[in-house]
Amino acid sequence: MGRQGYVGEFEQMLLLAALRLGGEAYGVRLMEELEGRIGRRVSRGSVYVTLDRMETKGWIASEISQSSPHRGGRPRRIVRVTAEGMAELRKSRLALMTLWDGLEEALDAG
Amino acid sequence: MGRQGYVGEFEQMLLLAALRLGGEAYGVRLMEELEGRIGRRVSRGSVYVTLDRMETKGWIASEISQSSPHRGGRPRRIVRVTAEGMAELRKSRLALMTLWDGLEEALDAG
DNA sequence: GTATTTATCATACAAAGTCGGAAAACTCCT
DNA sequence: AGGAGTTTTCCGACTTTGTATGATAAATAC
Repeated sequence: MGRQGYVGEFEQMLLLAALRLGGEAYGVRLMEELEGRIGRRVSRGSVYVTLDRMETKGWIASEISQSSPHRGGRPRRIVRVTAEGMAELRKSRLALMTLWDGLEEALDAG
Repeated sequence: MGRQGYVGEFEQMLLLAALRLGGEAYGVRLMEELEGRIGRRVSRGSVYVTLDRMETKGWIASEISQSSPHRGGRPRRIVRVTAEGMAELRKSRLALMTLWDGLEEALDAG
Protein backbone atom coordinates (compact mmCIF):
# COMPACT_ATOMS: atom_id res chain seq x y z
CA MET A 1 0.00 0.00 0.00
CA GLY A 2 1.89 2.94 1.20
CA ARG A 3 -0.66 4.61 3.25
CA GLN A 4 0.79 6.52 6.12
CA GLY A 5 -1.13 7.93 8.99
CA TYR A 6 -4.59 6.51 8.88
CA VAL A 7 -6.23 3.50 10.39
CA GLY A 8 -6.79 0.49 8.16
CA GLU A 9 -9.81 -1.70 8.54
CA PHE A 10 -8.20 -4.51 10.45
CA GLU A 11 -6.34 -2.06 12.63
CA GLN A 12 -9.58 -0.37 13.50
CA MET A 13 -11.20 -3.67 14.38
CA LEU A 14 -8.35 -4.60 16.66
CA LEU A 15 -8.39 -1.25 18.40
CA LEU A 16 -12.09 -1.59 19.05
CA ALA A 17 -11.76 -5.11 20.34
CA ALA A 18 -8.92 -4.05 22.62
CA LEU A 19 -10.99 -1.21 23.96
CA ARG A 20 -13.80 -3.58 24.73
CA LEU A 21 -11.67 -6.25 26.36
CA GLY A 22 -9.76 -3.92 28.64
CA GLY A 23 -7.36 -5.85 30.85
CA GLU A 24 -8.10 -9.02 28.92
CA ALA A 25 -6.82 -7.64 25.65
CA TYR A 26 -4.07 -9.96 24.45
CA GLY A 27 -3.41 -11.77 21.18
CA VAL A 28 -5.39 -14.95 21.36
CA ARG A 29 -8.27 -13.39 23.21
CA LEU A 30 -8.46 -10.55 20.71
CA MET A 31 -8.54 -13.05 17.91
CA GLU A 32 -11.46 -14.90 19.45
CA GLU A 33 -13.34 -11.72 20.23
CA LEU A 34 -12.97 -10.58 16.65
CA GLU A 35 -14.00 -13.91 15.18
CA GLY A 36 -17.03 -13.96 17.41
CA ARG A 37 -18.13 -10.49 16.49
CA ILE A 38 -17.52 -10.30 12.81
CA GLY A 39 -18.24 -13.89 11.99
CA ARG A 40 -15.25 -14.78 9.96
CA ARG A 41 -11.95 -16.48 10.53
CA VAL A 42 -8.99 -14.42 11.75
CA SER A 43 -5.47 -15.82 11.82
CA ARG A 44 -3.11 -15.46 14.76
CA GLY A 45 -0.44 -13.98 12.58
CA SER A 46 -2.67 -11.14 11.40
CA VAL A 47 -3.36 -10.18 14.94
CA TYR A 48 0.20 -10.22 16.23
CA VAL A 49 1.71 -8.51 13.24
CA THR A 50 -0.89 -5.79 13.27
CA LEU A 51 -0.50 -5.36 16.99
CA ASP A 52 3.25 -4.91 16.54
CA ARG A 53 2.78 -2.30 13.86
CA MET A 54 0.30 -0.36 15.88
CA GLU A 55 2.63 -0.35 18.83
CA THR A 56 5.37 1.07 16.62
CA LYS A 57 2.98 3.75 15.49
CA GLY A 58 2.13 4.51 19.08
CA TRP A 59 -1.53 3.62 18.87
CA ILE A 60 -1.26 0.95 21.52
CA ALA A 61 1.10 0.12 24.38
CA SER A 62 1.68 -3.31 25.82
CA GLU A 63 3.11 -5.01 28.85
CA ILE A 64 3.67 -8.57 29.92
CA SER A 65 1.10 -9.78 32.38
CA GLN A 66 2.66 -10.88 35.66
CA SER A 67 0.08 -12.92 37.49
CA SER A 68 -0.92 -16.22 36.01
CA PRO A 69 -2.72 -18.26 38.59
CA HIS A 70 -3.80 -21.71 37.53
CA ARG A 71 -3.11 -21.91 33.87
CA GLY A 72 -0.38 -23.12 31.62
CA GLY A 73 0.99 -21.15 28.75
CA ARG A 74 3.31 -18.38 27.97
CA PRO A 75 2.69 -15.05 29.68
CA ARG A 76 0.18 -12.80 28.03
CA ARG A 77 1.08 -9.55 26.45
CA ILE A 78 -1.67 -7.18 27.47
CA VAL A 79 -2.47 -4.38 25.14
CA ARG A 80 -3.87 -0.95 25.86
CA VAL A 81 -5.10 1.70 23.44
CA THR A 82 -3.17 4.93 23.87
CA ALA A 83 -4.52 8.45 23.60
CA GLU A 84 -3.12 8.57 20.07
CA GLY A 85 -4.93 5.35 19.23
CA MET A 86 -8.14 6.83 20.57
CA ALA A 87 -7.70 9.91 18.45
CA GLU A 88 -7.16 7.81 15.33
CA LEU A 89 -10.25 5.82 16.13
CA ARG A 90 -12.30 8.97 16.43
CA LYS A 91 -11.00 10.29 13.14
CA SER A 92 -11.71 7.14 11.22
CA ARG A 93 -15.16 6.87 12.73
CA LEU A 94 -15.95 10.38 11.66
CA ALA A 95 -14.72 9.73 8.12
CA LEU A 96 -16.77 6.59 7.82
CA MET A 97 -19.89 8.25 9.18
CA THR A 98 -19.49 11.09 6.74
CA LEU A 99 -19.36 8.63 3.89
CA TRP A 100 -22.25 6.53 5.10
CA ASP A 101 -24.44 9.48 5.92
CA GLY A 102 -27.78 9.17 4.18
CA LEU A 103 -26.90 5.99 2.33
CA GLU A 104 -28.31 3.45 4.75
CA GLU A 105 -31.74 3.42 3.14
CA ALA A 106 -30.43 3.12 -0.38
CA LEU A 107 -28.46 0.13 0.75
CA ASP A 108 -31.28 -1.63 2.51
CA ALA A 109 -33.45 -1.08 -0.51
CA GLY A 110 -31.02 -2.21 -3.19
CA MET B 1 -2.13 -8.90 2.12
CA GLY B 2 -3.95 -11.97 1.26
CA ARG B 3 -7.40 -11.32 2.44
CA GLN B 4 -10.04 -12.77 0.19
CA GLY B 5 -13.65 -11.92 0.24
CA TYR B 6 -14.11 -8.90 2.38
CA VAL B 7 -14.15 -5.22 1.71
CA GLY B 8 -11.05 -3.23 2.56
CA GLU B 9 -11.30 0.27 3.88
CA PHE B 10 -10.50 2.10 0.71
CA GLU B 11 -12.72 -0.21 -1.26
CA GLN B 12 -15.57 0.55 1.08
CA MET B 13 -15.03 4.26 0.74
CA LEU B 14 -15.07 4.02 -3.03
CA LEU B 15 -18.22 1.93 -3.06
CA LEU B 16 -19.98 4.45 -0.86
CA ALA B 17 -18.84 7.38 -2.95
CA ALA B 18 -20.00 5.60 -6.10
CA LEU B 19 -23.38 4.94 -4.55
CA ARG B 20 -23.73 8.57 -3.68
CA LEU B 21 -22.64 9.92 -7.04
CA GLY B 22 -24.86 7.67 -9.11
CA GLY B 23 -24.51 8.47 -12.81
CA GLU B 24 -21.64 10.82 -12.05
CA ALA B 25 -19.47 8.10 -10.56
CA TYR B 26 -16.25 8.03 -12.56
CA GLY B 27 -12.58 8.14 -11.61
CA VAL B 28 -11.72 11.79 -11.24
CA ARG B 29 -15.09 12.69 -9.78
CA LEU B 30 -14.87 9.87 -7.24
CA MET B 31 -11.45 11.06 -6.23
CA GLU B 32 -12.70 14.58 -5.60
CA GLU B 33 -15.76 13.37 -3.74
CA LEU B 34 -13.60 11.26 -1.46
CA GLU B 35 -11.10 14.00 -0.82
CA GLY B 36 -13.89 16.36 0.03
CA ARG B 37 -15.55 14.03 2.44
CA ILE B 38 -12.69 12.47 4.30
CA GLY B 39 -10.40 15.45 4.26
CA ARG B 40 -7.22 13.90 3.04
CA ARG B 41 -5.44 13.53 -0.24
CA VAL B 42 -6.33 10.63 -2.53
CA SER B 43 -4.24 9.78 -5.55
CA ARG B 44 -5.66 9.01 -8.98
CA GLY B 45 -3.84 5.72 -9.08
CA SER B 46 -5.45 4.46 -5.90
CA VAL B 47 -8.84 5.11 -7.35
CA TYR B 48 -8.36 3.54 -10.75
CA VAL B 49 -6.48 0.51 -9.53
CA THR B 50 -8.98 -0.17 -6.81
CA LEU B 51 -11.84 0.32 -9.23
CA ASP B 52 -10.29 -2.21 -11.59
CA ARG B 53 -9.84 -4.74 -8.85
CA MET B 54 -13.36 -4.34 -7.61
CA GLU B 55 -14.69 -4.81 -11.10
CA THR B 56 -12.77 -8.08 -11.33
CA LYS B 57 -14.34 -9.15 -8.09
CA GLY B 58 -17.75 -8.26 -9.43
CA TRP B 59 -18.54 -5.57 -6.88
CA ILE B 60 -18.93 -2.89 -9.52
CA ALA B 61 -19.66 -2.76 -13.23
CA SER B 62 -18.66 0.01 -15.61
CA GLU B 63 -19.42 1.40 -18.99
CA ILE B 64 -18.09 4.19 -21.13
CA SER B 65 -20.23 7.27 -21.11
CA GLN B 66 -21.49 8.19 -24.57
CA SER B 67 -22.77 11.74 -24.36
CA SER B 68 -20.26 14.49 -23.75
CA PRO B 69 -21.73 17.82 -24.73
CA HIS B 70 -19.44 20.81 -24.45
CA ARG B 71 -16.36 19.60 -22.75
CA GLY B 72 -13.00 18.31 -23.79
CA GLY B 73 -11.44 15.22 -22.43
CA ARG B 74 -11.47 11.53 -22.74
CA PRO B 75 -14.80 9.72 -22.25
CA ARG B 76 -15.72 8.90 -18.73
CA ARG B 77 -15.97 5.38 -17.46
CA ILE B 78 -19.08 5.38 -15.31
CA VAL B 79 -19.17 2.94 -12.46
CA ARG B 80 -22.14 1.26 -10.84
CA VAL B 81 -22.26 -0.80 -7.65
CA THR B 82 -23.58 -4.30 -8.38
CA ALA B 83 -25.85 -6.36 -6.16
CA GLU B 84 -22.74 -8.21 -4.95
CA GLY B 85 -21.09 -4.93 -4.10
CA MET B 86 -24.15 -3.88 -2.16
CA ALA B 87 -24.13 -7.13 -0.25
CA GLU B 88 -20.48 -6.65 0.67
CA LEU B 89 -21.21 -3.16 1.80
CA ARG B 90 -24.00 -4.38 4.04
CA LYS B 91 -21.82 -7.06 5.55
CA SER B 92 -18.97 -4.73 6.33
CA ARG B 93 -21.32 -2.17 7.79
CA LEU B 94 -22.83 -4.77 10.06
CA ALA B 95 -19.41 -5.95 11.20
CA LEU B 96 -18.28 -2.44 11.95
CA MET B 97 -21.44 -1.60 13.83
CA THR B 98 -21.13 -4.74 15.89
CA LEU B 99 -17.64 -3.75 16.86
CA TRP B 100 -18.49 -0.16 17.61
CA ASP B 101 -21.60 -0.98 19.55
CA GLY B 102 -21.47 0.55 22.99
CA LEU B 103 -18.01 1.99 22.59
CA GLU B 104 -18.89 5.47 21.39
CA GLU B 105 -19.09 6.92 24.87
CA ALA B 106 -15.84 5.38 26.03
CA LEU B 107 -14.21 6.97 23.05
CA ASP B 108 -15.61 10.41 23.49
CA ALA B 109 -14.57 10.33 27.10
CA GLY B 110 -11.02 9.02 26.62
C1' DG C 1 -3.69 20.70 -37.60
C1' DT C 2 -2.03 22.31 -32.87
C1' DA C 3 -3.01 23.44 -28.32
C1' DT C 4 -5.75 22.68 -24.24
C1' DT C 5 -8.56 20.14 -21.32
C1' DT C 6 -10.28 16.14 -18.99
C1' DA C 7 -9.81 11.74 -18.06
C1' DT C 8 -8.03 6.99 -18.03
C1' DC C 9 -4.21 3.69 -18.06
C1' DA C 10 0.39 1.68 -16.82
C1' DT C 11 3.56 0.24 -13.65
C1' DA C 12 6.72 0.15 -10.10
C1' DC C 13 6.71 0.30 -5.35
C1' DA C 14 5.35 0.30 -0.22
C1' DA C 15 2.49 -1.26 3.30
C1' DA C 16 -0.99 -4.21 5.29
C1' DG C 17 -2.81 -8.66 6.10
C1' DT C 18 -2.61 -14.09 5.89
C1' DC C 19 -0.99 -18.48 6.95
C1' DG C 20 0.87 -22.17 9.49
C1' DG C 21 4.73 -23.96 11.80
C1' DA C 22 7.65 -23.55 15.66
C1' DA C 23 9.43 -21.94 19.93
C1' DA C 24 8.63 -20.09 24.58
C1' DA C 25 6.86 -20.15 29.14
C1' DC C 26 4.00 -21.93 32.16
C1' DT C 27 1.22 -25.91 35.08
C1' DC C 28 0.38 -30.57 36.33
C1' DC C 29 1.47 -35.05 37.27
C1' DT C 30 4.31 -38.85 38.65
C1' DA D 1 13.46 -33.45 38.40
C1' DG D 2 11.59 -34.78 33.96
C1' DG D 3 8.03 -35.24 30.65
C1' DA D 4 3.38 -34.21 28.90
C1' DG D 5 0.00 -31.02 27.84
C1' DT D 6 -1.54 -26.05 27.34
C1' DT D 7 -1.71 -21.51 26.12
C1' DT D 8 0.29 -17.96 23.94
C1' DT D 9 3.62 -15.43 21.36
C1' DC D 10 6.93 -15.11 17.54
C1' DC D 11 8.83 -15.94 12.79
C1' DG D 12 9.13 -15.58 7.92
C1' DA D 13 7.57 -16.36 3.31
C1' DC D 14 3.79 -15.00 0.68
C1' DT D 15 -0.50 -12.49 -1.41
C1' DT D 16 -3.39 -8.56 -1.78
C1' DT D 17 -4.34 -3.88 -1.24
C1' DG D 18 -3.17 0.94 -1.63
C1' DT D 19 0.12 4.88 -3.34
C1' DA D 20 2.46 7.89 -6.59
C1' DT D 21 3.29 9.71 -10.88
C1' DG D 22 4.30 9.76 -15.60
C1' DA D 23 2.43 8.59 -20.00
C1' DT D 24 -1.32 8.24 -23.09
C1' DA D 25 -5.97 8.87 -25.09
C1' DA D 26 -9.99 11.26 -26.66
C1' DA D 27 -12.55 15.04 -26.93
C1' DT D 28 -13.16 20.37 -27.75
C1' DA D 29 -11.54 25.04 -29.28
C1' DC D 30 -9.08 27.90 -32.16
